[in-house]
Amino acid sequence: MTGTLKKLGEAFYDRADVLKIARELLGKILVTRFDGVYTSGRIVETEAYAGVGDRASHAFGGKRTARSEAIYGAPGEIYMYICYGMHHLFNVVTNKKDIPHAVLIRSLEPLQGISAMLQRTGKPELDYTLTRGPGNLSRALGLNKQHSGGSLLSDEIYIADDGLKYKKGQILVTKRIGVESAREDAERLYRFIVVGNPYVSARKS
DNA sequence: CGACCGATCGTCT
DNA sequence: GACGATCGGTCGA
Repeated sequence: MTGTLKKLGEAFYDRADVLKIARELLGKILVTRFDGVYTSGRIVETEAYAGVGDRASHAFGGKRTARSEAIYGAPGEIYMYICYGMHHLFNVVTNKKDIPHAVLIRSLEPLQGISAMLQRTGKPELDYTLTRGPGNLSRALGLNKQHSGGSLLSDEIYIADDGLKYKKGQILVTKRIGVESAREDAERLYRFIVVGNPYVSARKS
């Protein structure tokens, strides 16, 4: 911890520039507290999903389905869905309600509650796979699709700022992962990573 | 290291 | 009936 934890408020999420938000989320701390079990990690990898014009987004073309309804929620809400039948991916909803912007949190550096994370994931000891990758971090923090539609302004799940800021040279911008079918939008530089951090998912741009 | 592959199932066509 | 905003393992160079 660098300083006092300060929970991000609605104003952080209620902004139109989803790329800026995705970048600013690097270094922030994602916290969950379920049944008194406190787990947290520092965000080191994010991806922006830029709404109805973004072929990689579940909201492309204004499509609304039962699964993706939460991506249209109010700023500071949570959009989670199951990927490949087994992984629960965690997204932060940004911009006004009904404007379906979202930031996928792809990797964390574990901070607190590591023993609880090991228990949830069934891993024997702390290593880079504990919270690297969107499926892995959700399991470690106890997040699942039940939390879709929930709020990051709550005390159960929230994102906090402890004052840490990465300098420009510490942040690398790349293409997003796993969105090849999004045609020209697959080329967009919407992924933000902390350079050299071992918890960033290991793939090239 | 890169390429590939199987697991696994909810969601949408 | 097909397809993923993944993961961890294997195989070959």
